[in-house]
Amino acid sequence: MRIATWNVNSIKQRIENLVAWLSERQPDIACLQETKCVDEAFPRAPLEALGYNLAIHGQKTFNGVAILSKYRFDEVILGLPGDNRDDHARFIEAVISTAAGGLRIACLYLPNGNPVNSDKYPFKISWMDRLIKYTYERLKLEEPLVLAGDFNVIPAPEDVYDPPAWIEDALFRPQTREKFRALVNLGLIDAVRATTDTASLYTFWDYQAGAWQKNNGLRIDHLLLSAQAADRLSAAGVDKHVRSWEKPSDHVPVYVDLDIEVQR
DNA sequence: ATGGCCAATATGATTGGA
Repeated sequence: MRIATWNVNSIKQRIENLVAWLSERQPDIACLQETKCVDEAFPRAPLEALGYNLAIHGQKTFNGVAILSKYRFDEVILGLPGDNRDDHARFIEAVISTAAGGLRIACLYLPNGNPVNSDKYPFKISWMDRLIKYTYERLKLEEPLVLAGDFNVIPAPEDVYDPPAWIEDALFRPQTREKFRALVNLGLIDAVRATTDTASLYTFWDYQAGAWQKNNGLRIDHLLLSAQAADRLSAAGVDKHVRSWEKPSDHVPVYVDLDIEVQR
């Protein structure tokens, strides 16, 4: 079972690259963020042609998340609980039946939070608090759980090309990393970090200032696994080469392989 | 963290992104 996450930065602009990458990497489940597309306009056909079921939660202009799955969804839940005033399409959750019981996938697009002196930063922090509470509740189920997405969090200095330059940024400032640690410390494993200690495994390079050419990247897209999922972790990786394709997203896909059989 | 971008909107300018 291969599970991947990719912030595509517009599903309409990225559909050709997405189809090419799905054909190449062959994920069973792919979590997408920043689809920037209302559900009625989502390009379903080319993805269904590859054999994927779709769970989508979009909105006009911004945000938008989706889960593609080769397996049938038992359940799909839209939105992160905890704030009725939050109308951003940033969270979608799906359950799939496996031989080991329910496999739960949460696809998330955590708020950026910049600039930090605006109301965007408290929104990010409260969103992280809600994610912590959600995860705390879900972990009680003691099932394989994967939190997959664009967390907009640089977990550690080795995950950014120039740590001092980023210390005040919403993605890296101490309070942000503290919240991320609180999340992970509930009992989650960072799949990429569990399989390698290589620095500079970036998942994002800004379109600006020649960031890609200079390898000025960030590691902000993550797959966090519950113990029941981590016990079955066999591999993790970052598809860096996708950033060099024509018309790239500024993020690249990240994936994990779990030894989980699915009931057809 | 900026020299340099990209996407969405009815836009020829602004907002959001990271």
